[in-house]
Amino acid sequence: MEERELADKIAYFKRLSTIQAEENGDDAYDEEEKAHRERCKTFHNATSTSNRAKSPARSVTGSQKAGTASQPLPHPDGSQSSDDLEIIKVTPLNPSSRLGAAGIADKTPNFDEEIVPESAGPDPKPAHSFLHPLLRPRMTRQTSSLTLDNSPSTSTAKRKKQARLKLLPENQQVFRGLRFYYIPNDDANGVRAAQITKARERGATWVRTLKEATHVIVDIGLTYQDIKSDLISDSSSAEKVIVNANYPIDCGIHRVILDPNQEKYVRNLRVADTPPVPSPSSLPASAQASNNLLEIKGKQHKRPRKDQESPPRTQSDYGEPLQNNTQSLAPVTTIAAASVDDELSQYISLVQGNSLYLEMPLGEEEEDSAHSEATQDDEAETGSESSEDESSRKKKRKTGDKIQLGQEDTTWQDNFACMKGGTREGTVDNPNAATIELLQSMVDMYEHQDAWRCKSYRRAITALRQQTRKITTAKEAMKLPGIGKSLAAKIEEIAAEGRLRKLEHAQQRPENKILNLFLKVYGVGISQANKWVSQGYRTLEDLQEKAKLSTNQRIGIEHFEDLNERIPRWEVEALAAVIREAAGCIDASVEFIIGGSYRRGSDSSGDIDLIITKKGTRSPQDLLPFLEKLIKRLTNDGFLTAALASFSENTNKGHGSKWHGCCVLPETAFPKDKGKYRPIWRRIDLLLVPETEFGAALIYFTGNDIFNRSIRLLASKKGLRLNQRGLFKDVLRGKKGVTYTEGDLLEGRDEKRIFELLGVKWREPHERWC
DNA sequence: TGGCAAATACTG
DNA sequence: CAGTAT
DNA sequence: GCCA
Repeated sequence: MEERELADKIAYFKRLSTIQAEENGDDAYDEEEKAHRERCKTFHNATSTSNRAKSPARSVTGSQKAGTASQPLPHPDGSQSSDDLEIIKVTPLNPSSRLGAAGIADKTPNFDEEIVPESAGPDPKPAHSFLHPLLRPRMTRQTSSLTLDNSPSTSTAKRKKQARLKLLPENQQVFRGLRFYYIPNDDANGVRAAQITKARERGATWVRTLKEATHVIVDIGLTYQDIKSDLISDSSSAEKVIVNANYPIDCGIHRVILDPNQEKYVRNLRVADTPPVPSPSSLPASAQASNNLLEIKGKQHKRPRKDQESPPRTQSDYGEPLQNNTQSLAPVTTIAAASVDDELSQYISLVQGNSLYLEMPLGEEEEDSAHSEATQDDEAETGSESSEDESSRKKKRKTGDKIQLGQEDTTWQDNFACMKGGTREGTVDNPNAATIELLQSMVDMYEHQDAWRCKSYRRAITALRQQTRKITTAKEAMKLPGIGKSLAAKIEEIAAEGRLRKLEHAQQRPENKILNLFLKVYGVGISQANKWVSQGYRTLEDLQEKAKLSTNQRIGIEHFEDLNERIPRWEVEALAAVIREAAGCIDASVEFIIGGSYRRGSDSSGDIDLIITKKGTRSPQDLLPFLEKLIKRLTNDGFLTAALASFSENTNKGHGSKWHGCCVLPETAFPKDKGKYRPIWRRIDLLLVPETEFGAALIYFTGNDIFNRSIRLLASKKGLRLNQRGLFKDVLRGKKGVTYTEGDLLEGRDEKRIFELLGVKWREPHERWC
């Protein structure tokens, strides 16, 4: 995104270190501290972008997904349908995908005689007459043993080493006694297969006919239209619980039967519901709504969204199911919808490294949450334009906080604590503030050097921040999630001595300072910086004179100070206005949205992310000619001062085009009330986004990082995939392992729709500071 | 001991 | 392809 | 760095 998070510090740092790198070490350090302190308040949750090796991670993910999808369930060595055959062929070749699949379905890939002879609920009377002959014996066996096989097709197959269903511990079998019918009702799709397995592990029975079912689980993305025909075939369907696939997932996550009537589970699945089809001819209204500022060209298309938030009632009426009565079926308590509604928050906590189980004095916790609540309100006050759902949601949160989930105690009090990238402080009054600060310094030091270590420190900081008492001993510290031996010792040291020797030592070392200096040059990463340090270069001047630099690095050094300075909000706007004006002369129908921290409401940004889009575009390429013209023009104007990364027709296959460079605000655009004009080079990214991907891109380029990771994680937990192009229903790799679909696009153009499909409530951009 | 988010794009 | 960036 |  942007977030040259060290920016503030850098501002100080650079001035000193550039000139007096080695002497005055102490002073420099003090400055640094001061700056850091500043920054701490500003962004107390720095986002770090770690450039680690991507391939390993990627492959893991890939295999996991593939695994989930393809093989866990049907694993017959038998030979019924061609479908099975295909699947089987792949499986043995790909051990990693086995693991992955198991990992998703459950962490313990336990096979073989693992059958738990569960004795659960009512026996579904299989309607044998409806079944394919092959299935019958199977069904019979299943019903008697109550351990259903996952796949009809495996029925007659005598598997030698078949991954059998392993039921979870009883207390997790929230679906016990329930009978699920899926639409579509097969496990051909790996994601669904995994979902089915999961549901079964939690006690559900997968039934073949609608008739037997207590619950109808509809694939994400399907609407009432799609399922209508299935439903009318069974007269009793009106009494069944009809929910989308998010429902069992959420129940699983929370280990409790949730209210199935929540809007997010039934959206578009009821007769009255009209599937929200984002009008292809207009940009999503949500985009407009959230970018009120950039409307240079009138609001050409204003489509009042009626469907973007559920009517207030649906959120709170969990007491009175409209459709039928789940409670009677459910052996488990139904809990208030509100308590789990902010599911995304939980994922954020997760990604931040906080466990969902948090030990903490209860009374104080309330204070805490009340406090953060207040913060949130403040923010919402100023920054939000949507009114009613906003406030109703907040109310819900309030009540939600008190509710205890089974054994899980949700802790989202901190989720909004770190708003506004500029001003508010969240750490000041914290008893562990001092500790946090020193640890934060450690983070700063390791940044770019050891991303994982950084992450650990950050996680520790988050944990500390949530405490209401000062942690003084290692023993105490160790109890916190994410704090191990080493960190605990450091925490104790800080508490006892008020300082951290290791930190001071490291900070004193000139190589470190130099390294960190070099790392702040655009285009320089850890690798290059290390080389230079070991080659004996000590200052930026050294580099300029002696080192061999890439073009970008040269720019990075020449404009070191400018590029490391933060951009005040007004200037971001002014810069964007310049571009808009130029663009208006080229193609007036192109639209611009400023993303990044700006969109989240920050007072200042590290760079400018300008999303460029236009109605009717289906690929970034559609915008390329425009961008070329625009760039040429702006370059001639002297507005764009450097190109750091542009596009080259050839390299650029497939999607996504962007342009990275620098710009300066022309004096003519400089507001007089801002003092004296001084041209400062700014980093700017121009991002081409077709209308069809606009919503996904908006999410991606709005961030912040943690938020993005959380929401993507959430997506993947639901068997979906979210990236900058859209939300996809995951599909696995096909036969040869090579052919793999990337999944069906569920939604790409409408930001809010993506939230909906994910089953999480909408968050305004300014609520995405995590 | 390996893993920790992930996907893309550009440079050299 | 490695490195860097977003 | 932590954790499984």
